[in-house]
Amino acid sequence: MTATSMSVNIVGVQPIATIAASCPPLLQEPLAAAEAENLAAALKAIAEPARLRLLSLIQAQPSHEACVCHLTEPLGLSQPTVSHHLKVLLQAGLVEREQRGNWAYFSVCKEPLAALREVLA
Amino acid sequence: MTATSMSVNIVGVQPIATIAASCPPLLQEPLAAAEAENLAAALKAIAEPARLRLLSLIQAQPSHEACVCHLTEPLGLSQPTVSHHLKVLLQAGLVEREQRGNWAYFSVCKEPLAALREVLA
DNA sequence: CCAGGGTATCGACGGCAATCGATATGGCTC
DNA sequence: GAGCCATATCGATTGCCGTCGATACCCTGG
Repeated sequence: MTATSMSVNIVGVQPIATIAASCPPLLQEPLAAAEAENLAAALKAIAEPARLRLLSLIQAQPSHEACVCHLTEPLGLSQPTVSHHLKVLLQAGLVEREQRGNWAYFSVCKEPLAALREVLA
Repeated sequence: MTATSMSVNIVGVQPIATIAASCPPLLQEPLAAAEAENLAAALKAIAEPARLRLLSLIQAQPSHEACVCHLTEPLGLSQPTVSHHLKVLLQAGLVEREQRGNWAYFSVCKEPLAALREVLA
């Protein structure tokens, strides 16, 4: 794999917790241009129907975790598409990934969501 | 076709407060497809650097309001672009518009932001 | 009225992102 | 090692959105 093809899609993706921690509450003081871009990138990670449903579906499991094969059918999306969205959520720090055998189990991280809530204050 | 697909297209301009009120907290129960689309549309309204800065800049004014001509220069964007973003925020219910003479004064609505925060719980 | 300034809309362009099929990668079982 | 299953990546396509210049709209003052 070449570094170029990898880095293209990763541009602008930082863990949400980091971004939110570096931003003042939205209505407290004017956002700088760089802060606004980071915060917007963080919000874009969840501003997508499939990713919202992924977070919701994973958390709704009895064990609060799910593997890809359990998520494609309820979402009505192909396996590559689900994998793509999970990668975006993973890079944003919104989910954790744990490999167990052939299966990759994803679980929701609640802290970044709480951080985002605070920035919207 | 018909009113159904029409109303779907209008979903994107639905006030955030309405959308958030019709959604359960994200991690409480699985989001239906329609709920996820509505919520994503609401989040997209603020998942944009220029619009975040607009909210922040307007609120930062001493009178908590600003007209377009005061916003183009600090944002470094053209007047049509600023007007476009303000329209998006207006349709999302995130700002109010009051015409006074030649000038249109915009102010931030805090309730929709609070509603969004709750849905992220 | 008419002129001028503030704001909104239009049309076009460019870039990004969501989606899929095909395929590669990784890990288990026999 | 061979075959298989779950997942990740690749390449291509498509639709959406942010941006701008040009222009239309609206209000006020003369």
